[in-house]
Amino acid sequence: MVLRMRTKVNALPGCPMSMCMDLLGGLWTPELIWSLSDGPRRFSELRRDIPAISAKVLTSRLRDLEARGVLGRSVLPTSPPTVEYELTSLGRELLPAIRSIVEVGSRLLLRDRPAG
Amino acid sequence: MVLRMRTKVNALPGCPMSMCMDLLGGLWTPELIWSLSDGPRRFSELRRDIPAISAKVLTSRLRDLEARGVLGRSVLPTSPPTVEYELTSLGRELLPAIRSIVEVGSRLLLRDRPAG
DNA sequence: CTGTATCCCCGTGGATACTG
DNA sequence: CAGTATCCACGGGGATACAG
Repeated sequence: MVLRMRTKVNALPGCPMSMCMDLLGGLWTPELIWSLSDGPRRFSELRRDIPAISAKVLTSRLRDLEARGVLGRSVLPTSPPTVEYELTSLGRELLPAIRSIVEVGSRLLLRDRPAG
Repeated sequence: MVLRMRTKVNALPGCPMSMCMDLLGGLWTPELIWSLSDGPRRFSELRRDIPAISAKVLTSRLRDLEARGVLGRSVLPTSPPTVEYELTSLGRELLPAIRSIVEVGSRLLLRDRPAG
């Protein structure tokens, strides 16, 4: 049921396209950022948003995007621990690109199934 | 000198995002489509546009995108053979997403180097 | 709940040599 | 010019088990 498509994107370093694709290019990265666009979300919520993602990859993406300044991580002093992730202003700058991708995809869906 | 960044993108099948990312997600795919946005280009021109791409991968992308209806291939009856690739209407529908990616990337570049 | 550590698979791309 | 064929290495991701 899970589509295991593997793709890779690349771009010349220092050019506009790679600036953006370097941030969006990881497995599940666009979905992850998209899930955070509505506001802060917790680890387990993200897993539910994207059921096909493994804990390992989710952690990996989260750490990576945090290191790149795309999202912030805050640990709430509860028991058991609660961790919230939310987009930074840098992360929010990526949303127009993702939105455009979704829009184009929607148009392609209509194209494929004009009557469906 | 060549950046060998490897990334993978994924998306749930049948959703708008994957409709678009399935088409953009391959290594060098956005650059390739972007190179074709100005008009038809030949194999060797594409290699010059994207020096870091290998012939194998370029061929692979070209065949794949042709099969998906993103671009068309025409062999001109010259000697030696001339082959031209150009975006189809489907391929042109992807351009807004790529343009948005480039715009966001440009903004990120300015953000990183506000003074140049 | 929020992760980390380990092992292993295998897809994907590079290099090289060759072809019509 | 425009590819194809072959071999190989790499490294990312899945599964599983474990931890604070």
